[in-house]
Amino acid sequence: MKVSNILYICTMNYEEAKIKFVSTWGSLGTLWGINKAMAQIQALLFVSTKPLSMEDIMEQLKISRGNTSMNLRQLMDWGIVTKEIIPGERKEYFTTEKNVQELARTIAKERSRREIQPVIKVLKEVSSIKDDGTEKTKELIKQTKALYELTETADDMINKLVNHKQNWITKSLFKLIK
Amino acid sequence: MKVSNILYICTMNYEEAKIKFVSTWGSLGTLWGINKAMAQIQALLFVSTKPLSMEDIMEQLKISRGNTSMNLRQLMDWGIVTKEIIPGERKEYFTTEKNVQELARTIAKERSRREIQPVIKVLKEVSSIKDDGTEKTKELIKQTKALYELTETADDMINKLVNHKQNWITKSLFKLIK
DNA sequence: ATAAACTTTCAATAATTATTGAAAGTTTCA
DNA sequence: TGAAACTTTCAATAATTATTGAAAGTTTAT
Repeated sequence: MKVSNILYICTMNYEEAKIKFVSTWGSLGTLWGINKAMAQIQALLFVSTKPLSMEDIMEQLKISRGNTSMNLRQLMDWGIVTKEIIPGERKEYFTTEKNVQELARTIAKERSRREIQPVIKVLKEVSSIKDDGTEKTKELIKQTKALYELTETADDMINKLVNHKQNWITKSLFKLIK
Repeated sequence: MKVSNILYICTMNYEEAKIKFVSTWGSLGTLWGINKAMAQIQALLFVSTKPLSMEDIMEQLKISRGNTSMNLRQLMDWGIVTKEIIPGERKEYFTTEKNVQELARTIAKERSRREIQPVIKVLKEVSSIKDDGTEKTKELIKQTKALYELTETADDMINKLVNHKQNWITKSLFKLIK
């Protein structure tokens, strides 16, 4: 690590740190097929001490009203952001799940449902074609079946890990696996 | 499931099944931040009984020479595709890792290195800012620290699962977790 | 050394995906 | 009821990302 970086870290203040966190989370999202604004809105809510209005979000992230509205809806569809009604206020306010374990659980469940399950379905279909005895058909069946099994097992595993309500960040569980 | 789909599945032949597999794997790639051509090339090699040349890949996927070349290089950078030299042949031939466990291991390791580690670094930096006593700073530190711990643990866990050379698709491991 | 058989590179272009902003829609309050 | 305060929608546009294809580069064989 360069000395300049170390100095920078040591002098990072609240605003800088927050911006760094939100923007990094945003690019991570992009890398994982989640759009930047969506990831940034979630990040912003995640470190906010109180619910934020659409105005707040628009202003802090410098994004349009439409963009904010659409991405908040998506986050609500994913089940990780909720509307908060503040008595006496006309505006809508938003919060995200603050518990990282719960957050991970929800995301894993949704991704499984939206992305993994459809693939598992196709793998099952493809691996179930009639074996006509040719080498290439045998290979297709064999390989897609292996992929099917791996995908299903990995999916099950992630869901089990993540559904394990009790703190799954435990040394004991590690020991069993390692 | 609609009746028409059932009929389709039942009558899927080798070519149809292969196309369905390759294109599904391609869209899955897109969804996960991997480009379509790259995912499709890997899928094609994965079910092929013999190494394929650039011509073969171009023809089967209907993509350009440049695209094929660039994506093959990326797959080689990821370590999941290798050049095969066939004696007496001038052309280069390519194969992918055929063992799903090994494939998963390599992908997990690379994704961790490329994507998870940099995020862990930022989370560590941000969660290490000086606590100035304000509520918002305390929240930023608390939440990014929680995310840091979760991310690191999840990353460790995946690597351990996946590095577990012995068949990690075992009923016994499941029992321990569930 | 050179020509044929290949592969790589990269600027141009196409395709896809995200974002804007204003009009339309909704809710609340007087 | 109506108008103010808000949110949603969506066609247009911008930004990003993938793809092409031809020129440049490389390797091999004679």
